[in-house]
Order: sequence, then structure tokens, then C-alpha cells
Amino acid sequence: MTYKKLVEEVSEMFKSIGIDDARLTPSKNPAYGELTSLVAFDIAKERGGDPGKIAEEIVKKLSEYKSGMISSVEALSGYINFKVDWMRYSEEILKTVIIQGSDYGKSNIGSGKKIIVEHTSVNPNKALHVGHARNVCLGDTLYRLFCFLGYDVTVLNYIDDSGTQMADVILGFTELGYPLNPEDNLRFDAYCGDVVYVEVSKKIEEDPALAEKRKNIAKLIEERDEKYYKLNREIVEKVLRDQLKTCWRLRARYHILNMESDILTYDLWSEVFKKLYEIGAVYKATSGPKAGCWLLNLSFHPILSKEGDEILIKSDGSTTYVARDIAYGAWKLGGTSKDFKYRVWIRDPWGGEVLVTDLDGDVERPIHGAEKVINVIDIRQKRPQEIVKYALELLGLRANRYIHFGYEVVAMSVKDAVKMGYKPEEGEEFVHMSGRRGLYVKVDTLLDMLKEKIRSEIRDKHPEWSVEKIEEVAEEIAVGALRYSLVKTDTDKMIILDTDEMLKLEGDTGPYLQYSYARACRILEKSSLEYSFKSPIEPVEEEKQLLRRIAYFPEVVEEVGRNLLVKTLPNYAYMLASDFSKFYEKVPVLYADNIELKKFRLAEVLAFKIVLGNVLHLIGVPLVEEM
RNA sequence: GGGCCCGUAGCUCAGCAUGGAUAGAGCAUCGGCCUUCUAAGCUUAGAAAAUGAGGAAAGCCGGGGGUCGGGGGUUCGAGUCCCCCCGGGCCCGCCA
Repeated sequence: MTYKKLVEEVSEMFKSIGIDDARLTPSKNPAYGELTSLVAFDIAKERGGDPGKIAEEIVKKLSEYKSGMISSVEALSGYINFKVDWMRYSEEILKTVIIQGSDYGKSNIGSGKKIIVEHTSVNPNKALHVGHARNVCLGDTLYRLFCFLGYDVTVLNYIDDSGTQMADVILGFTELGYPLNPEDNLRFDAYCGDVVYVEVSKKIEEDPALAEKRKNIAKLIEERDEKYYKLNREIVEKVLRDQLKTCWRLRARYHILNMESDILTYDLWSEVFKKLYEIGAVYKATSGPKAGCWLLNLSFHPILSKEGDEILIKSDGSTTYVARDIAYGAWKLGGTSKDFKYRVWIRDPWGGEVLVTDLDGDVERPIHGAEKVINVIDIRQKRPQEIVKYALELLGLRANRYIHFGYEVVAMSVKDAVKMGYKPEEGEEFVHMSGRRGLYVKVDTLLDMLKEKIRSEIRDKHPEWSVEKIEEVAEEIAVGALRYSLVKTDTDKMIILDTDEMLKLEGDTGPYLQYSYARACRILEKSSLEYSFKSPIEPVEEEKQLLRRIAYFPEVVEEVGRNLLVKTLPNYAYMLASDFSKFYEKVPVLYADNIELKKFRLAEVLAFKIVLGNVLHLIGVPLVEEM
């Protein structure tokens, strides 16, 4: 029994008296019971009359159809409140959760359907910063969510291995004398990003001749010049390997790495361009500042048209980012005749194969027929993403499947920026991260800071623990803290990262959730009694609240699957953990008055542990049994 | 100039999509619980015990703290929907 079934049961009661939509919602206050119907207000609006009286009449009729779980129906100023028989309801909830275990909350609404999620897609010339981590954590949560809902999900990571920013670092290696191997044990991705990229960018700004050289290098890479292409590929793969270490550290998984250079060599674009040309969606500018460029005609689009048409092919014949993304998007939606070949490039820590596009690859992995294609890309790319979607629509690809999952960026507190040598303006409240200027907090740096803090806390609490155990748990808590903080905030809101604030691990944080989980584990391991679903007495309010929350979980999961409001999951997890803390404080389990009660409460604790475990799994917060 | 987003307690944010019963958390602050299921531990007074004091939780309870940015409108009912305004942010490149 879940909340959903309770709704079904009450809906049946209403149907038996001729009301199809009873507008049922969870009661706001436990004093009102479990379920509330607002139908009396609807009827009053439709036919006139006093909602209070209408509700009373409905209650009169309903009382003849009492169902098993409902113990009373009452009308109160227009609301129709249903109370449940908690002796039975609690039994049903516990039975359902404990029997289903890690499947509790799963659904089959996605069975047989495919979903593609693209996330991360960080340029392979630097280490990930916290802004990227927001992308990774959101994307990975979507992946986990849709798996949980029964979909067949493929995760893509787009590797832009042929842009200007690659040319920057190549320039550094070939022309400016930066050694290919960093000194002082720097990780290669951090070396490329923190040292080479930042310093080269600075030099290019000062010396226009270098900008010219960079442009030339970019061209050589794109043309697959023997020396430059090879060097580029080598650096890309090296950085990528390191980047993936960070992503894996965050517990994110990938299936396919799409190299942009391969999108070019597979020439997906020319096919797409041909179609756009045939339907008259593109034209070549013959005069004006954009003479010689091919543009996408946006004049029929109500909003996009206001900012003019979009260049797809530059006057030198090369494609723009938007053009390449249209080609990539068409491929994702199954709208290209060609498909990539892959080779197994690496295995992730969980043994999964990670494929990379490869002209001579021996692996095929068709992805066509996806019901949804979700692209996790920060909000600044909203307009280009809308253009891509519009182009896909013009190509007749049912582009409503193409979803830009946008999110606001992560900025730094002025305090943190100043520590990096930034000179703030008067009244400035945050500082945007910038790879080029070296202003950013790397994911690994932040995780290590968190870890250090946690490590010392663990040492105080468990002086007897081995170094390995401390390391392991500290890592899990650090990751939990970061992941939770990055997914709990509304995607429409900027996160201003302040490392001092971040290191506070009390209250509404990942560790709090993990702590609740560990507490439940402690209780359970101290008893070898069987569980009982039946309570010998009416559960107290703290128990009811916990069970109520537990029963609601499947509803939450489905809702997020529908509206993609990811933060609902962490919010739910927090409420659940908070309900458990109150329960823990007020309701003795191991010291319960009698053995039957103890068995029942053990089942409650177990059910809590299962549900919190399930939701933490969805948001990628590691489960910690002891902390 | 055009498009989009944000504005809820001192600070950080839930709640807004699908309008309903007294607007919720966390941090901070003040006060309380307290060895228990997260630990029969520690310091101190005492010869010792009892007891007292201090301190003590990734915990709990309570207090204070709100013109839900402002103004109109729709509605029996608006933090939630509509319009206008104010403040802040982002985007509008032959970069990606």
C-alpha cells in the first residue's frame, strides 16, 4: 500500500456516488487526516451553492460506502477529510516497502522506451570546476531517475576536441615551450587548465601574432594534419581520462563519448544541410556583414526572429557550433542515415564499458528511437539550443522530444575569488568562474577540502578506525555533501559557492541524510528479531509522519519523471530524514515496551532505511552505514 | 533596444507547474533536552560513593525574527494565475 493506492481507493468511493474527479490531495495538517478532497469547491463553482453544505452532503453519501482503509470521512468548511485506519494502513505500507525493497518506488512507465541524456561535455583542455559538477550531478541524477522509472537510458558525453580552446593548449606545447609532462605531480587535466591554458590565454591577449598562430593550429587540427591532429588527440585523451576520474569520483556514469572531430569526419552535417537546403530553410548571404555565410532563416519563428538569422556556415566554409549541434541533435533523434562506430575506450570503476566514437571501431550501438533526448547544458545556451530545436523541427524530427535541460551557473563568493587574486569591484556580490582567467574552484580541490574536514571529524569520533576506513567514509561523505548541495537548489537559481559555507556539514546537507541512514543501520544491527508489519497499538504521530512520507515516495519519483524538477528528490530526502530524526528522538525502538511493538518499530526503521537508500541512490549520495 | 530568469525571516533557500484550511526549513541568535538506539567516554569539586558544575551530538524541542520586491486585476479563496512597475542576473559573436 502506498499513498497512490489510498488515492485510488478513495477515488473509487467517489466514483460510486458519481464523482469522477474528486481532486484529492494529501491533507495539509495531520489533524485533518490523510487525504482531502476539494471537489465541493469545484461543484460550488460550477453549479453555485455553499461549498460547506455541498461537502456535508457528499460526506453523507460517502459514509455508506466506507472502504477498508478509511476510518472516517468528515466535512469541514468545504473540505472533505479522510482519516485512515492506521493499524491497517501502517501494516500495508510496511509490507509493500519491505517486500519491494530496493524496487520500492520503481515503475514500469518507461519499460521498452529509450531515453538519451547528454551531460558533462566539458572541453578537454582543463580539469572540471564546480560549475561543471552541477551539470554532472544533475545529468547523472536524470540518468538514475529514468533508469529507476524503467527506461533504457544512454548517457552521452560530447567531447569538443576541435575548438579554439584546444588550439590554445596545443600552441602552448608546440610554440611556447610548455613541457608535455607537468612537474610536481600535477594531474594532467589540472596542468593543462590551470597552467597552460591560463598562461597561454594571457599571452595571446598580449600578442596578436599568437592569435594568428592559434587560428592556424585550429585549422590544422580540423584538417587532420599528421602532427597536430595526433598531438591533439593524445592530449584530448589524456585530459579526458583525468576528467573522467573526477566524474567517476562523483559517481557519474557514461556510455558513449562523442568526439566532435568524428561528427565532422562522419559528415553528419552535409546530410542535414542538404535537407535544410531542400526545404528552403537556409540561404547564402550575398551582401552585408555576413556576406558569404549560410544562414538559417528564423523569420518564421515568433521569438528567435527578433535577433536575426543564425549563421550555420561561416564565409570560410567551416561550420559553426550551432550547425554541428544541429547535426548532433539530428543523430540523437535518429534523423541521420549514418551512425557512428565505436571502440571500447575505457572501463568505469563499476565495470561498465565506455565507448568512444571511432571511424574504424568494431562496436555498433544504435541509439535511434529515443522517446526523449535530454541535453544538460547551462542556461546561457538557451537561445542556441532553441535554434537547434527549431532546426530539428524543420527537419521533421518530432523535435518536441529534444529537451534542453537548462540550469543556472555556479559562481564564487567574492571572498573565495579574492583568495585567488581577484580584485573585486565595489558592491560586487559574486564572481563568475572563468577558465581562461583561472578563476574557478576545481571539483577535486573542493572535494579534498571537504574530505580533510570530515576526516578530522571522524578521527575525533572513531579513534579506533583504520586509516583506510576513515578515507573511505570521508570520501563518501564529501561526495554526498557536494552532490546534495548541487542538486537541491532550483535549477533556475544561481549557486554562489562559498567554500567556508560549504564546509558546514550540519542541517540541510548531504551528511545529515547519511547520518540518518547510519542511525537506522545502528538500530537494525542491534536486533536479530523478526520484523512485524502489525502494530499492537495505534502508532504515535512521529510514526505516522514517517510512514506517511514513506508511502508518498513513488508519487515523488513519478512526478519528477514528468516535470524534471530534480530538486524535488533531494527535498523529499531531507524531509524523510528529518521525519526519521524526530521519530528517533521520540520513539524507542530497541527499548520499546513489549516485543511485538519492538518488532513493528524495527520494521518501520527498516522501511525508512530502504526508502532513504532508494532516494539517496537516485541523487547519487553514497550510503554510509557508519559515520 | 529585444528575449529569458530570479526577488519569500538577518543570511541561504522550500512552497509557485495542477490556486485552497494558521507561509515552511537550514544557518545565525537566545533558551532548553541530553549518554541514550551514535556509544556507560572527558574535565572538575569530593577520600569515595551519592551528588554538583563544566563540556559534550553530522541529533531533538522551543523563542524571537515575514508588507511572500511594489501596485493593480481575476477568484468564494492568490506566495501560487494575469497585467504594469522596481531591483538583480543571463543571452542577443563568421566563440563554443
